[in-house]
Amino acid sequence: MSKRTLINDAVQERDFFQDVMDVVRQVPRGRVTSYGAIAKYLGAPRSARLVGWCMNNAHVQRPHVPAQRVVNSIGLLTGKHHFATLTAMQELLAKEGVKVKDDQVVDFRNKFWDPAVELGL
DNA sequence: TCCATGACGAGAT
DNA sequence: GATCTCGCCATGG
Repeated sequence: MSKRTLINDAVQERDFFQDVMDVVRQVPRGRVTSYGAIAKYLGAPRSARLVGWCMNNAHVQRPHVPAQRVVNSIGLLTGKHHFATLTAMQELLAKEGVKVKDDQVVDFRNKFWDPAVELGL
């Protein structure tokens, strides 16, 4: 982090970072969402990449953030390299009832959870 | 300041 | 579908 930390920056009325964490925490077990969906829900449809950047700090958040439920737009577990082990993300999902094959969520479109729809926009 | 990089996405071919 | 390219925003050298 730098002097202008995102986590404690109170300048913004509601941190984009905190918003991301909140949305991710609301993803129900057995469901997954995408970086782009979160970005869109927060009013920054072109900032999916920023959401991914925020996730770099997800693992140190309290309470815990279920980062394993966030994948890219086609259901690929692109963030698994940031977990303790390469299989941690997949195992966590499997434990919640989300099957993963070749780093890809099985039946992704059916398990997709869109905050803009589920939480209302 | 400029440039490369990154848990991304959408559109074009 | 598979690839490529470009736009996105923040960070670090």
